[in-house]
Amino acid sequence: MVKPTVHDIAREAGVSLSTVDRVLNGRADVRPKNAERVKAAVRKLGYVRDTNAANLAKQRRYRFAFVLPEGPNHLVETIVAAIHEATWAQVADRTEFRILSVNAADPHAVVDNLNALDLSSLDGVAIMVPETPQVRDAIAHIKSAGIYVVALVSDLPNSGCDYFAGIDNFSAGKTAGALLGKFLRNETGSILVVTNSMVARDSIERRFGLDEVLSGEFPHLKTLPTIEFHDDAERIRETLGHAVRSNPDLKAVYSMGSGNAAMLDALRTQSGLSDLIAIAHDLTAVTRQALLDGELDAIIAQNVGHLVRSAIRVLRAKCDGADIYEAQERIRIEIIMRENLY
Amino acid sequence: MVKPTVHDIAREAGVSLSTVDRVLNGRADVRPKNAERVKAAVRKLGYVRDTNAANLAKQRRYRFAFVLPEGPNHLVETIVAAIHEATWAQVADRTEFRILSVNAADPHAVVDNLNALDLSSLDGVAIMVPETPQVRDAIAHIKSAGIYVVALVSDLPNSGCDYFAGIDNFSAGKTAGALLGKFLRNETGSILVVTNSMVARDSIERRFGLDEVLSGEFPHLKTLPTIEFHDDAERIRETLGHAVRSNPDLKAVYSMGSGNAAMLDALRTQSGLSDLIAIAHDLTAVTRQALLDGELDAIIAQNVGHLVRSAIRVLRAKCDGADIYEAQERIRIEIIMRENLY
DNA sequence: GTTGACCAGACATACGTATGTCAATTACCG
DNA sequence: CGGTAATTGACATACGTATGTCTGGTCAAC
Repeated sequence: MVKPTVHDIAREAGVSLSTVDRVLNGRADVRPKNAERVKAAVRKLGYVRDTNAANLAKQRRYRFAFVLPEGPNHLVETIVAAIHEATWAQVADRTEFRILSVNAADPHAVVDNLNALDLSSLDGVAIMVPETPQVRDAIAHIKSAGIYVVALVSDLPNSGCDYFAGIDNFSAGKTAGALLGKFLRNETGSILVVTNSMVARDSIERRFGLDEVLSGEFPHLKTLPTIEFHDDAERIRETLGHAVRSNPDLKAVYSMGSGNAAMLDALRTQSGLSDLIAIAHDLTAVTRQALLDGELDAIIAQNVGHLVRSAIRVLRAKCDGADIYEAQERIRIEIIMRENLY
Repeated sequence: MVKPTVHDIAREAGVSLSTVDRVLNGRADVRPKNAERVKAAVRKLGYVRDTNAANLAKQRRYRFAFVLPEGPNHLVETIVAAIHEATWAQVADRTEFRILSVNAADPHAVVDNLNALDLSSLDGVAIMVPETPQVRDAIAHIKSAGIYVVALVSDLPNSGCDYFAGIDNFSAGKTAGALLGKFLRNETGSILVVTNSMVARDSIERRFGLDEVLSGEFPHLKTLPTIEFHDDAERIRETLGHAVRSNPDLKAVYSMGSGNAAMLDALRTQSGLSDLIAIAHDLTAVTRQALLDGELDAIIAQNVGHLVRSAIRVLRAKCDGADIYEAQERIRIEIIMRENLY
């Protein structure tokens, strides 16, 4: 009934502890016949290695780095906060972190930073930058050093990452579309879509998802072309004003990502916009307050704390060669309103 | 830079390992002066006990029991599945579970089962039953044996539990109300509220939350009295039909908890109800399918996998006398539509 | 000055695994 | 058959913590 140990395996297989160890850890110099007996014993007794004891013996340390975009970004700030929050819980688990800020807008700077990582002192990296050919190469280099890589928030589908921790942005866009459609059922009108930049793949995917749902299920609603405002508060205010004037049937605004603050600011200072439906992405200090103030009707978010913890767990599992507990790691697309705000 | 161990503490404090141990584990026979020196050293070096090593040395086993309502209940079934799933995961190492099914509708049966627990072979219990005076007493008895108790799904606020793992049902009701209000903005009409039973405090709290939001923010919507149908599919079908006929302005149905299947069945077989807004609680096989089929517009749910893992982590933390990682343990009120279904 | 209570320290052993050394056995080749 | 290489076993030590035993010291009360 008790958990079998390597000793039990050795006894059952009729070999020595050393041989069991050699088999279990894939070392050389074991006769196939004995290896098979050991494996049979493992199966028969249902042995599972005690990772904690193993880590203790090995003096295992998990050394991870987070590579995040620098600059003022509310989402990144909440991610950093989540990392720091996880730190104290993880020291006890022999895990340590490094946070690296890179100028995500400059591919060369990103690559320089990635290449400057001291690979010999790292076991895994979580990366949140847009995918470019240079980034792909840098990741290939990191991986060739035997370091595990997970993409964070925004997927790097062509870079051979070991995992993607984040939401499916296409579905997130669809969710926004469905919400808008249901909020505006029985109404016709148009929807303004804004974002900071459409080069980030998140925004592109969200826009696709939005359009698919709206055109498919809510054809009475029309989406206007995406307005990009590149960190320029003045521009969004101006553009928003213009859009309102030229679209008297405007019913809703959908902010697809970074730049929520500027959008909210514009909404607030323009008159006659207060009865627009407004949906934004990401739960940050700014959007939270807007939700409480009734300026936003709903937020589409991913749970950043969960995201960070998940990335850490996945990196550890990869290092241990262990399975990933999918159900636990799935990052959900959350719909947050004032009433279920946490 | 490396993690300090008890040896470092002993050296720093100028005492022996034994004394450090006596202080750390709250044993007697330590002069206050020395105890203080040890504590100072702990603070200075930032020592945190390596729980894994400690558990190894102690041969620690965590023995937990789940007390769940018996009978056909989709939510409970998903909880049981989540417990079994957790068994294979990291959260559950050195942990063994017992699942106890009780007839939650019969307070005496519940208490008999609680009293029949072998307290000497238990470290913690997670309980999901309605609170009655008898249950309160039984829990007091369990706690007096030094066993930790967490309330699951439905709070037991007067029973001195160590923790409540679940959502705030008042807020869940408010969330449903807000969703209904926004789905039906610019419309007047009435909303049908159904549940299996209003004795469960969940339903009562949800109803309060619903009413508060609707009457406060959406006064154009009227809620009808709650219909209870006590596991009687025939009854709900009949009552629903009657409600529809006598309320021609019916716009939505809100199912507050168990009994979703019967409600959906009734919705399906009655004619002319297909354009009602329908919101239900709990993501189960039944509600999931209804969401996919478009019969439900949204589901208010708690992540059952998270709920179970959280209860386990909290029980373990209590047993270890460790802190609870609040941000991780908060169970969120999820809004699930077809597009963000997982 | 002896007794006993209290307090401290030294030391050993254990948990399950990893990893090393070294000698002993076995298999294979010619 | 001998010789060599491949394989194996026995044993020791370690990781950080828990826990026991045994010895020795201090201090107050008798």
